[in-house]
Amino acid sequence: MSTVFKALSDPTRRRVLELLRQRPMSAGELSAEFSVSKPTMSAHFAVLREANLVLPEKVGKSIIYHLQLSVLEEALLGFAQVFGINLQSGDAIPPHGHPETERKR
Amino acid sequence: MSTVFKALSDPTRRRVLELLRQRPMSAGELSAEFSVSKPTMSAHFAVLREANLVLPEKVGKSIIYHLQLSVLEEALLGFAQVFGINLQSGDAIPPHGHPETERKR
DNA sequence: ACAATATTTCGATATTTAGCTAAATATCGA
DNA sequence: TCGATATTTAGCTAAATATCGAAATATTGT
Repeated sequence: MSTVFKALSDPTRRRVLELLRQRPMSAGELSAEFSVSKPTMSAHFAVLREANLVLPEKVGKSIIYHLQLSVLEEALLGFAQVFGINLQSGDAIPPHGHPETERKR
Repeated sequence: MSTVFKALSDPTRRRVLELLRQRPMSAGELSAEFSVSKPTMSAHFAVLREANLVLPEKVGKSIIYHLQLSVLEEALLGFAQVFGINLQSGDAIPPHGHPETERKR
């Protein structure tokens, strides 16, 4: 859980996930989208791998990264449910209701 | 966005939010639930305030923290929607569909 | 085997973060 | 105003993170 949120806390890594949503891409392809060095990107990939948000596939000289959408989904789902957040309606189940501020019905 | 995920990346802070889901609580009350010093907790509160995930209310000697569920909700909602994640059904809209792995229909 | 390509690992540095104790600030009640 | 209580700020250390250039590793094509 912490590893997923830690991974998501960096804008570069969030953007990587967003790019991978469109199609799997190699490390080099992804690196080309950013203005940081390849070793730095490699470190970001390692964080994403650690959180199981991406899966590397060796293809020839390249490593193709695949988004693991289900992992992202389950992390968000699990967390949101603790807070009664329903991301469909955009509404949360009221926590408990403060008697003082509760509306009459 | 980054500030929210950064705030959520620490287990102590996630637990604070979870406690505040039940009812607003003072800094001292919250601190009592954890085995770290009060100044350390104060720093965690500052991170949560910075992300607007909690709102401080001065009441006498105490500061009562209120969960800003709507902020958490909108951050999660906004992020999930980029990925087509519907946290209700727990299912995502397929990103694009790999021809090779796509099932016949 | 060699050269080229793709990616990661290594080693260094700079920044950030989490944690502590001690001190400062603010508020209340006597 | 004084003393007690609640919280934050200041100053610090240790650990984690982000970044780089250079070197190492793996793979392909000649």
